Amino acid sequence: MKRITIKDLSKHLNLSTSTISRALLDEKNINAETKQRVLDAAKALGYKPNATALNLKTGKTKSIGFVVPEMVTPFSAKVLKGVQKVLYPLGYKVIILQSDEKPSNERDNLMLLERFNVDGIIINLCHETQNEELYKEIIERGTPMVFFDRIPSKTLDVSKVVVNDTIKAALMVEHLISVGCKKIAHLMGPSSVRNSSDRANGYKRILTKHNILESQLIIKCEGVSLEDGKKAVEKLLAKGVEFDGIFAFTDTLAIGAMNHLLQLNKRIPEDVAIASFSGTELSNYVFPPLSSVEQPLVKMGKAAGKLILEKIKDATVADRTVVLDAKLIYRASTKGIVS
Amino acid sequence: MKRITIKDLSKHLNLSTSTISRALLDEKNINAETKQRVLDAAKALGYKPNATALNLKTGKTKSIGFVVPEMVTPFSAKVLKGVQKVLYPLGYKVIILQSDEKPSNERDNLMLLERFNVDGIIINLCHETQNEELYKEIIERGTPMVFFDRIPSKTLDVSKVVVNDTIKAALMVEHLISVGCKKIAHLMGPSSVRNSSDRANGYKRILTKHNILESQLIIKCEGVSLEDGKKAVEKLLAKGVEFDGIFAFTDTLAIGAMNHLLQLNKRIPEDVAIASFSGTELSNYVFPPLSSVEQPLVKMGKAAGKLILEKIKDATVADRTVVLDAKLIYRASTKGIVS
DNA sequence: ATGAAAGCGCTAACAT
DNA sequence: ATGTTAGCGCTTTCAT
Repeated sequence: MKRITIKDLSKHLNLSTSTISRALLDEKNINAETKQRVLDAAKALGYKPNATALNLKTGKTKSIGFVVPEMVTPFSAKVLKGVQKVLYPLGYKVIILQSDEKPSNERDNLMLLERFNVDGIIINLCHETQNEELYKEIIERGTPMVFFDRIPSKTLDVSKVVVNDTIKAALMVEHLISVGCKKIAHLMGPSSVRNSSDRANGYKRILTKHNILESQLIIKCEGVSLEDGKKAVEKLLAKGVEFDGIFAFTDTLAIGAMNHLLQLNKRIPEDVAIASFSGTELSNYVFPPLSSVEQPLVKMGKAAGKLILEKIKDATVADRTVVLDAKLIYRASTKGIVS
Repeated sequence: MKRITIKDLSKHLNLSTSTISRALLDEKNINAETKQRVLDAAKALGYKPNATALNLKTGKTKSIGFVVPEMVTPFSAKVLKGVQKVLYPLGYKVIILQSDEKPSNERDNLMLLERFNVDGIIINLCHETQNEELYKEIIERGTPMVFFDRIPSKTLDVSKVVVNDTIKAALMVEHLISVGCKKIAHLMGPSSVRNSSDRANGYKRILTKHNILESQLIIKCEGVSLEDGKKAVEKLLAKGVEFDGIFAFTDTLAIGAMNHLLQLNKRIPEDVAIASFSGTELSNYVFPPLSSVEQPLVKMGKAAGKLILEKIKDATVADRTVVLDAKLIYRASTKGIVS
């Protein structure tokens, strides 16, 4: 069951290992016939190249790390698909690690990847992360990083892929207004996540424009779980804030809010219309299906993959920010409630 | 930005590379003081071992492949958590690949992993997979495999982790009966998946026992998507089959069915009680929350991780089957509808 | 307790 | 067009 190496082939064919090697990859400097003989023998004996050996030579592992805060929602999975689409054809492996929204896990994951010698790291941050110092160190030590979705604060200049959050949030809130909502609450994401304020700003801009912004309509959530969405609704109710529409930072928050409202016998969208920001299947998994700003997640992954390849090829290329365009999808949760 | 190697350390300290190596790992055959000096220098210069080099020596890559049919539901993510819990502390990397329910992708993924020289493969099959021959070849070529959830047919003897499907399915159907259901439909999984018939058998056993089994109550689904669940309900309705309960092969099928029923203004659970087989968050994401047989997914991953470690350590150990116990969780979708 | 040297599988100068 | 050799970073005999 021992693995066949080029040495075995060389013995078998009475050729030097370098000839074997050349036959296996060189186009020229190799006799066509010899090449064929080698190829045939390789197939016959079941030769498989040993990636490890090559790695040792090149100093590259041909693998990149993919770190995500969670894998419970399909968000990361979709981005991953894009990443793989770009990297697999080039022979890269993708090592996936999840941080469970814990900055300490994120730290461990990054250090693990550095130990593994990955050629690059693509990462979506935990909220509440405080590892900016570490990112900087890793990049300085020579492992390129690309960020997507949740990116580090402005002070750290890096390559990243994001979506035009503010404007799309604004458009979705406009939609809520267009279907008849007068009092739109916003379930705002954790303040530790950059997107939170971007999306909140889009929301505020529109409500201000229509002169219906009230500070108590905005609920800051601690996380983005269903539970957080439920809690937000409870807070609104406890404060006696009236609302006929909800714009949520993520689909999970929206779903948590919606399920709680359904529990209280509210009708969606008749009593409360709900819209969110997302891009995953989840908005279709619930009833009624959620209107949402769909982020082009697969594209996001592809963009991240390309950015990291750039960096791997030439560590000195300037950092770039790719801004992708999100799409508004209207579903039953906001359907024509105009009275 | 060049990486520090033991050679650098050896030069720096005027010691041979072998002494450095020993200091870094040997317990004995090394002067305590020398050892300390090496360790200090390693830290000071920022030495990180190069895993690749070691791999080349040992022939092991210290990485295992994890192949799943999909990552849209949190199913795989939870199992993965268990796998990582077992493997990370031992320094193993986990390379995750998804097959998108396409046997041809599954093939590609497996061949990719073989090329990557992974030390072992943990896999959950696609439905409709026809790659049994390939599994056999891979195992014979020396890469151990462990299967979980969707396992190969009886003819291929392998190490695997499963759940006591039949008995738990039976118990869940008993529950449906106990809350008042008289006509329980079964959304059966694709026949290409072993579990399908196991769970269906549990269902049949109970309906037979209560003498309420009717063949037209069983709908064979082509896949396990929401859409498949919806189609199944449509079929039942089209055939004019009356039903007041549904037992679904997976939570996705159940959710697809439920959403469609809600669309038709049916009340859950009053008109139709619904239960499923699962183990993911999804059953809690919907409204009303779904009663379901919760598989111990993290445990499943841990078991798979342990099995693969066994195989890696000693390729000749006998194949084992680990059967885990699933738990019945009753939620609102089946709550007390007894009239 | 330490050093010298071989070797893991492969590629790429450098011969020939 | 083919062969020889060195070397990637590390561990591990085998000497000393």
